[in-house]
Amino acid sequence: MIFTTKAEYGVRLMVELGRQAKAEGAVATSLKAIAEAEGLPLAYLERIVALLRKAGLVESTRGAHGGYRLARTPGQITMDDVILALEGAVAPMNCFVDDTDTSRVLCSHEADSGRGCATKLLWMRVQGGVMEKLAQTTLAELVDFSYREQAATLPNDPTSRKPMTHA
Amino acid sequence: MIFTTKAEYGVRLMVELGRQAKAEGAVATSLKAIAEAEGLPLAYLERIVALLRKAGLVESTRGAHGGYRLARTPGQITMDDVILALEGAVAPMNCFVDDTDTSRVLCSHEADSGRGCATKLLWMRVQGGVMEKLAQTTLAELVDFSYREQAATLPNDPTSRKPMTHA
DNA sequence: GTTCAATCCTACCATCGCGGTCGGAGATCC
DNA sequence: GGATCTCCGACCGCGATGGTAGGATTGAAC
Repeated sequence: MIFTTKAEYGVRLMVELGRQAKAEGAVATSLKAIAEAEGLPLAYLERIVALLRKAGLVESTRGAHGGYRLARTPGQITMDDVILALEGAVAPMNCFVDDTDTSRVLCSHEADSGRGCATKLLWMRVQGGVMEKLAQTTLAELVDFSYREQAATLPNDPTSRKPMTHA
Repeated sequence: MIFTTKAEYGVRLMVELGRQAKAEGAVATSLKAIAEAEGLPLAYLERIVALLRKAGLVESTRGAHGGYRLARTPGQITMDDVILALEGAVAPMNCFVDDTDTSRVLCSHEADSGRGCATKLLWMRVQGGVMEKLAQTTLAELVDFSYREQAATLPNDPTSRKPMTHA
């Protein structure tokens, strides 16, 4: 598994905020509303949104009628920033700590075995592939995609579609 | 973390077999020798190599002087096969089970919330990026890379290399 | 100014997969 | 027969993940 549910829930939360941004301008959306709409645990979402706020991706207003809104427009938010805020560095492997100061990727096994880390090349390529895709994808794309998905699945699926009118 | 140590150890094991293939022709290499050379636990390697054998990537001969060798030449082995054998399907997310029979990627949250899975687009792109890089990389490249790394890290001390004594 | 709704923050906890071990049974060569 | 070596299944500690509990703080509405 590449990502944990932190990424899943966090991205989903960002998409929801992106929807709200388009719909209601500058009004803040409460976490409770998002949690109910997406069927996610509120308390857990609180911790996740804190990561996004610290990264400057969302802004918050406290108190009654408070909530969260995007700090930038969805088109200006790329997913590498989002994932980085949520998951920390995206590394293919534990030993793959990219040391920014030394700019050397060193593997713990490198010291043990006499030979260099044979897998380093592969992990670097994979990581590059992931980061590339993340950087290419904007939140706006995901928001649009969520509308299209909704339109595509709703009409032809009368069986299991629950309306989001919980509570 | 994208991959577990199964992938790390497994790839490393394949590289080692690739080295031996170039060096000694058709002689089988014992796991013990590889475990010692790479500083990896033998018992754990046994379970890992079993995955590679079941996938038809390595062949084994039992009994004394037995061991493992590559089923194909390093140039014919791409890393997507290797990783697939080791880790199972490379999925970005738990809910991302690509149903081969329905060929539909469905997310458990999709049923709950009225809307489609907003993150599906992102995960598909990321997975595509990973698989692309894996498929582009051959074992031969990693073997070559390991030689270059070895030469780079130990320029003037070829004797410190732990010889792979066949015990 | 009380109340209520919301963000914020810290601590806590259970489950589960990962990494690793152990013991033993079957091959095979000397 | 003994020495290796592959094979297989069971077992296990640990840490991260996912989730919960409780409360402090802020601010709008009444």
